[in-house]
Amino acid sequence: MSKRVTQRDIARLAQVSQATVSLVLNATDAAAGRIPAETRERVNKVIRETGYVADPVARRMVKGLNRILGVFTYEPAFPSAQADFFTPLLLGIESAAQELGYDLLLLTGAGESRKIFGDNVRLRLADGCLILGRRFDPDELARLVRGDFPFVAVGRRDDAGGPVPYVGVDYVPATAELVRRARQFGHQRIAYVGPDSGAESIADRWLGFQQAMVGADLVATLPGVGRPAEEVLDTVRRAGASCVFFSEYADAIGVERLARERGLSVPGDLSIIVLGHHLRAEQSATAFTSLFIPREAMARAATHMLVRRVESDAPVEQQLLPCEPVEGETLGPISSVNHQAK
Amino acid sequence: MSKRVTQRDIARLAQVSQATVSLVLNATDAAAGRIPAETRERVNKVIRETGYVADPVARRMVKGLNRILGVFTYEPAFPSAQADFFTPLLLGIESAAQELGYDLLLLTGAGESRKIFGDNVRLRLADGCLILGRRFDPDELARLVRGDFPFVAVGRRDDAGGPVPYVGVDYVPATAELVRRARQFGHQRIAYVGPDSGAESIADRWLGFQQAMVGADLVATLPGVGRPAEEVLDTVRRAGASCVFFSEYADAIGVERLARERGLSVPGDLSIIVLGHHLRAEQSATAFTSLFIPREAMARAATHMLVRRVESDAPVEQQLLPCEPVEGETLGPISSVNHQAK
DNA sequence: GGCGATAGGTTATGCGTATTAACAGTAATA
DNA sequence: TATTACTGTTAATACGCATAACCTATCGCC
Repeated sequence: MSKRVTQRDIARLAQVSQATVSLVLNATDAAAGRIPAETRERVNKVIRETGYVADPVARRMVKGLNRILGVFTYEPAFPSAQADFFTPLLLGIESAAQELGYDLLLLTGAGESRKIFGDNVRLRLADGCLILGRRFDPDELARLVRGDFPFVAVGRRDDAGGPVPYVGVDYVPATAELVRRARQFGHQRIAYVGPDSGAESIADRWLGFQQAMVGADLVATLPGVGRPAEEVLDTVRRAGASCVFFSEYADAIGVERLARERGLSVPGDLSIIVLGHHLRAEQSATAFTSLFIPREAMARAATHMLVRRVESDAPVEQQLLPCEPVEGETLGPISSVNHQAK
Repeated sequence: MSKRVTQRDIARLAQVSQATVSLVLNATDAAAGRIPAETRERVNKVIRETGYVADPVARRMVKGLNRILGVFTYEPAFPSAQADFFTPLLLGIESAAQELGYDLLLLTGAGESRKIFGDNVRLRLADGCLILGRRFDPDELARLVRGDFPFVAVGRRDDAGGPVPYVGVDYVPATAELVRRARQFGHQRIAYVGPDSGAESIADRWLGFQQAMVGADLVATLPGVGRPAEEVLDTVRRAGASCVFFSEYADAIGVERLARERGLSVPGDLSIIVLGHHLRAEQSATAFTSLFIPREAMARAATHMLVRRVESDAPVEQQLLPCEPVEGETLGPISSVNHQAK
């Protein structure tokens, strides 16, 4: 734990004052003329020899900025169960941060419960922060909104005592578009598997679904995720649905496999549409009709927005990225054979 | 950018001095008795009302420590091409850091070339740092060794002007063990595909391989990775090898598939052993005989070692984790039929 | 020679916190 | 009554850096 080299040490070695060392280091074009080349070289020589680097902490004390972005995740970021969700986000954040010259402070949420405001809030070491996660603590969000600490949520968030700055994905029209396509294929009796509330992204899907269902028959809804495939398929078939929307990819995989096992044709007898992908799931060979969620682009945009807020104190922005349907092979017309059989 | 709440503000509101506020906050058992409950409550009330949190930067100025660990990667950490390599490491680091109450500072290497010592070295914001990556810059490593900044390398590293603290994997005996098993199955003519030098982890595999090959015939070596499967298979067969060691999983996959296409039996005609897994590869259905590399455990151990060094100025440690062979299904005796045919 | 201007620095100060030495005030003791 | 001991609080200081304010020669110019 030998002491670090400081500007004072450099100053002593170069026979100048600490202030001069600082001036040499921060040689902006304006102040550059102040220090003659000879002195500057002498100081720089000592700096090179000692390998001195300015302590960013002290720097921050003075300047107020650090070129560090905090990344707060409400769930651990790396465990493989979440990998499909977080990895593209982190990838986008990392690359954008690198472009912009920022480092990332990953907040581990030290201890059991992940909270932004704890005893040891090291968050403020960063100039601003990105918040990721499925579920947000509403109280903390409100507190952030109230406070003056720049942050941007990745994913749309409802107001929390004020508008929340975010970059999200516009699920509503994207989901509605998928419903429209289904109906163009003649589907009239449609089922929905997945929660209809909770996180905004989930609620938005449900909202878009409902909007476009006007005039069609919602014959069954199975809230929640992770239900047994048998239960889902039985319920859906009994209700006479020809098309099912799944909010979670993992659920769709199981039901699709079971359907095929039972001799049903997908999409001949049953069309399947997938709206999201959170849980790590076995890879299915089937290309589901679904949504392409631009997670990486979302994270990149959020990072840029945060930097805008940090650097120029920009006002709260809210940005929604469009979300393209993925054609896939699980949506099609009801096959006439089975249609008649029925 | 409204001004932050500081201890001075708290002090003013609570009618005490800034020092008192600090004492209340850092109420160690010793100093706790000094402040009577009545005053303490008054201060705490104001703190609660204002939502004050101590500025970690200023705190660090005084204490010198931050409870932050830097993570430096020589390559971007998240791009999916590297995901198989970095993700388990980051997972281990994150969980260990969380247990120990540290946050992580991900150094993006701002700019083009990733260097530890640049103009804007924000590394020192951390109390210490973990270094990941396939290839290390030897000069920088030597500089780190010489310096006083605590760091631990993930993966064994050769001395760089002094012993490098690391947690690595003991490839030498593990690789040797695999060779031994191959020879027990009667393999005498063996080939090696992959580099024999470069990163320590690669060199170690080669070393363990050579050690255990004494008395056997090394009939072919193909340095490098990413060669066409045809070239590899042809060379190996022409040399009359009955067993091939691959240093890279991705290479083995291609050759194994080609071998089967050509009607060869694996392991009947050719045994295949895989020593490492760096590149992202298509998943193969084949369970290769290989090594289980405890990447997550390695990262966890490295994190703990770093914290030891940070907190108690512990001496340089070097730790090698054992590495277990994975049975797999690509190593077996030479099938007598083909053996005779040949 | 007296004046201001300029080059080439230096001193002083503050950022927000932790910590220690010091200082009043009161109670206990001699 | 004078001294000591303790209690509760504060002023002072340091951490490393950036920067504003301030010196001191030296030079140019009338």
